[in-house]
Amino acid sequence: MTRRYDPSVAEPRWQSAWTEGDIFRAVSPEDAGDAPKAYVLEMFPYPSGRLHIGHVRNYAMGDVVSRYRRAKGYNVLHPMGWDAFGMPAENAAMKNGTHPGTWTYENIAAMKAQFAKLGLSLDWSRELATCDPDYYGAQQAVFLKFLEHGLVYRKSAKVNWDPVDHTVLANEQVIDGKGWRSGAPVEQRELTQWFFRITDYADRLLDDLKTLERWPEKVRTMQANWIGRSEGLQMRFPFDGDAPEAAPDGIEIFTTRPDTLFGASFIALSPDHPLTIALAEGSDTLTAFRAECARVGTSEEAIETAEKQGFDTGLRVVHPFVAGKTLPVWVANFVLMGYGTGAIFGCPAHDQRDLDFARKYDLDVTPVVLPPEADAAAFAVGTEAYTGPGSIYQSDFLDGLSIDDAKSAAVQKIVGQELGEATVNYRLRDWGVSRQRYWGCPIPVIHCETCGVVPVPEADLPVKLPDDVSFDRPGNPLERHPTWKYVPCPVCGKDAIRETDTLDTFVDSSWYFVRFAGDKEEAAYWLPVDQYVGGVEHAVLHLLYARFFCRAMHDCGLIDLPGGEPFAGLFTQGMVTHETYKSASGDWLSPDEVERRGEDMIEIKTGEAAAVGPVEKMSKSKRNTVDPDEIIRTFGADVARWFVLSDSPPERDVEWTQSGAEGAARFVQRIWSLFETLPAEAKDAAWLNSDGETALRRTNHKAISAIEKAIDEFRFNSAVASIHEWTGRLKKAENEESVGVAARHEGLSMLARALTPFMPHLAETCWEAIGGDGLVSVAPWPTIDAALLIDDQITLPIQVNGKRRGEIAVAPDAPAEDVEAQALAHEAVQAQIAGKTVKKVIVVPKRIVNIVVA
RNA sequence: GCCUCUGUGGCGGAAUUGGUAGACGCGACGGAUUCAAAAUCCGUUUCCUUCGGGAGUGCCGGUUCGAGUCCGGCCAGAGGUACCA
Repeated sequence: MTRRYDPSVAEPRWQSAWTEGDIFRAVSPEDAGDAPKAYVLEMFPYPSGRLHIGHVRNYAMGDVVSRYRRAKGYNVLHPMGWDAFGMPAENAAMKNGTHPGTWTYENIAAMKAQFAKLGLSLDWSRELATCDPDYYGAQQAVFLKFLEHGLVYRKSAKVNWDPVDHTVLANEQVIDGKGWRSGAPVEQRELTQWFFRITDYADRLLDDLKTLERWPEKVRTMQANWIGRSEGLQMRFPFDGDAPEAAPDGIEIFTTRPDTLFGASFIALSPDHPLTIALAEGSDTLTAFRAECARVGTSEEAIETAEKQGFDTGLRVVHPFVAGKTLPVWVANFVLMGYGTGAIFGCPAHDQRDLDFARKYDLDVTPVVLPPEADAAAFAVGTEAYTGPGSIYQSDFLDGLSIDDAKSAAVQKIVGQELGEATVNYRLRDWGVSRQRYWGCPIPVIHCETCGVVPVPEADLPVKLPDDVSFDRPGNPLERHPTWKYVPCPVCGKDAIRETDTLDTFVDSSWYFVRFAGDKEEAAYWLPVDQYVGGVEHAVLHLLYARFFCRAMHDCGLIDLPGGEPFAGLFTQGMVTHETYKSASGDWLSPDEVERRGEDMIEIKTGEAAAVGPVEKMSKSKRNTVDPDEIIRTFGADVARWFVLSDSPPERDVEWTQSGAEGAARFVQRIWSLFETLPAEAKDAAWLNSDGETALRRTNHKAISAIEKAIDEFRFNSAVASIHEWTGRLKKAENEESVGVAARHEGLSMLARALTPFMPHLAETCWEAIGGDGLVSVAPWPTIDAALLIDDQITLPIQVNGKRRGEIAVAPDAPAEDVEAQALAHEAVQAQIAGKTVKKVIVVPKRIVNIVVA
C-alpha cells in the first residue's frame, strides 16, 4: 500500500533545505570558472498586496528556465524585486489614510511571504524596491548624468486637468472625457515638463531590432511601427493674400504622399497648432472649437476615435503646382500636434480620414492615382478612399508616373521652388517623464530665479521624499508641503524651489535589471539579460524605454553594454483567465461562492442558480480571481505551477479551472506512486539487455530529448504532455516482465530531474526516494544516449489523391523506389486505384506517400 | 480609428520547412475493484453514415499532388495606443 505524497509537509521541508543551502545564490564572475552565465529575469511585480495566478504563471515560467539552465551547468542569476512606485499607493492613501510607503512595504512583506511558498529558485540577496532611497537615489544620479549629456530637456506639454479636483489626471482616470472622481469634463493644461530625448535614438532603436533574434516577431513589429520611421516631404504652402502674423511664411506640412499633391483639396491644422492658437485669440467660435477638441482628453485613442470635426478658418493657401488654385485652411480634431508639423494637406481621394472629412464638409475629391486596369474616364471615389497601387493621372507633369517616381518628382519640384525638402519623420515622440505626484522618484533639480535650473549636487543625493505628507485633498502633496521644496540654490545660495514633479514609474523599470546585476564591472559580466519573461502588454512602452535607457546609460559611461540591448531573449506570456459568475440578483460572484451541480452552477449561500458568464481576464471588479494561497493550501505549490504551465501555450491566455487543478493534483500522486513502487535494489540492478528493456530505455531518452526541445522553445505545455505520456509508459512497465528494474530506475532517475524545473518539491521527494545524490535542485540534467533516439522502423501514411488510405512500415532510410512499390502493393490502396491510371507517386522521405490517380 | 496578435472536438489545446488533423490533459460515458463510497485502474469519446464511406481547423475565395499551416478578402475576440503597471 502506497502512502500519499503530502505537499503540505514536503514543500516547507524542501524550501527550508534550499534556503539553508543557499543554493540559488548567483556565483560571482571570478568564481564561476568555465560555466557560461545565464541571467534569467521575470518582469518584477507591482506590490499590489497579493500575488495573483498571473504572477504564478509568469514566475513559474521563469523558474523553469532558471532551474533548467542551472541543471545544464550555467551560472544563473535569477533575482527578484519590487516595482514599488505608482498611483495605487496614493489611491490607497486617499481612501484609507495610510501612508503610501507604509502601504507599499506592508504589501511587499505580504507578497514576499507568498513568494516563499512557491518554491522559486530566486536569489533574494539582490532584492530591491524602487521606492527605497538607495534605488531612487541612484536613479537620480542617472538622471543628472543624462542631463549633463544633453539627453534631458524641458518643454511645454499637455496634461489632463480635472477642473473640480484641481489635479492632473492619468489617461486611465479619464472616463468618457470626464474625471473619474469628480465626473467633471476634463480640460487640457499646458505644463512645463521634463523629457528624455528618446527620438535621438530612433534610428538605432529601429535598426537594432534586427539583431533581436530571440524576441517574438510581433514585438519587434510593434516597436518598429511605434517608432514609425517615414520618409516624406516637409513643405510650406504660402498664403493667398496677406499672411497672418503667426505664420508669415505660410503653413508647414509634412506628407508621405507628395505624389498626390494634385489631389489636395484642403489644409488641416491641429487644434494645438500655433497658428490655430493665434487665430483663436480673435475668435470665440474657434476658441469654443478648441475647447470642444480638448474635451476628449489627451490619449491618442480618444482623439482618433472621436467623430471628425472641422473648423474653417477662412484662410486660403496657394497650390504650389497649379497657378491660381487655392486651398482652404481648416482646423481638424484628428490632426495631432505631436506628429510631423501639426499640419497636413488633405487628399480625400487617397486617404480615408481625409475623405470622411471632405464628405462631411463638402470639400473637393479629386482622384490622382489610377488603379491598374482602371478606366480613367470611369474611375471615381465614393465613400472609400483608394490607397492601393496605380499610376498618377490628372496631375500635369506627374501624369503616367508610378507612385514612387511621382513622389521623387514632386519632391524635386518642391525643392526647386524652395518650398520644402525631403525629410524623415518619426511617429515616436520624446519621452515625457514629469509626473505631478508624490509616490515617485523626485526629480533632482532646483529652480533658482537667478541661476535657472540647477542640478542637485551629487553629494546631496538622494533627494528623499518627505514622510509627513497628507492625502486628504487632491493634488501633489510635495507641492503643498510646508518646507520640503524650499531650499537654498546650490550655486548662489539664494532662496530657491525644489522641483516637485516626480519621475514616470517607467523610468524605475527601465534599469532595475542593471541594478540587480551589481556594480559596473559585475554588470558587464551579467548583462544583457539572457531570458526576460513578462506580459505582452509591455511590448512597446516598457521594453522600448529599457532599450533606450541602456543605450543612454552606456553612452554616459554608466554601464558597459556596447550593443545597448538589455534583453537578448524575450518571451511574452499570456494572461490567466477564469469564468465569471453572476447571482440571480445580478451581482458578481467569486468562484468559491458557487459550485457545479450537474449541468448547473449554484450559488452556495442561497441555493439559487448562478449565471455562468464569459471567460475573462481575472479582475477584482468581476470577482473572478483565484487566490494562489488558497490553491497552495489545498493542492500545494507544485500543482499550481504545473497547472499554469500545462494546457495552454505559454504565449496564450490560460483559463484557470478547478477541475484542471484537481487533475494536476491527481497527476502528482500518480508520479509519486511510480517512485514508491520501485524496489530499493533498483539503484544497483544489472541491465537485462532484453527487447523490453531497450524499448523502455528508448522511451526514457526520447522523452528527455522532447522535454529539452520543448523547454528550449518555450513550449512548456508540450513538455508537460511529454511527461504525461512518459509516466504512462513507466506505469505500464511496472507490470511488464521483460522490463527489468534497472531500466525503470533509469527512467525514474531521469524523470525526477526532468520534473525539477516544473514541480521542484515533488522532484526532491522522488529523488530522495530512489536514493539520488544530494538535492535534485542542484543535480545535473540527464545525459541522452543518442543511439537510443533512433528507430529501426517508422510508419508512413499512404494517400491517394490527398486522402489517407493506409499506412506501411518501412526502415527510416528505405530507398524511395522500395517505399513506392510497397505503397502501391497496399491492399486498401489497390482498391482505390483499381481501374485508374497512376499519374504520379510522391514519396516524401520519413513523411508521407501520395499517389495521384486520374 | 491605428498597430499587433488570436480563432481547431463538449472544454484547454497538439500537429518540424506545407505532409496521418484532434497528441496530451479536463469533462462525459462504460467497465474493474468495493458491502457501498472515495481513491485507483482499464476502455470509449470530432460530426454524419445505408458501415462502403463522407464532411471537417471562424467565413468566402485562391495556390498546390497535398493547406490548420501559404496568398487575397471578410467576421469575431484580445493586447497596446505614449500619465495603469
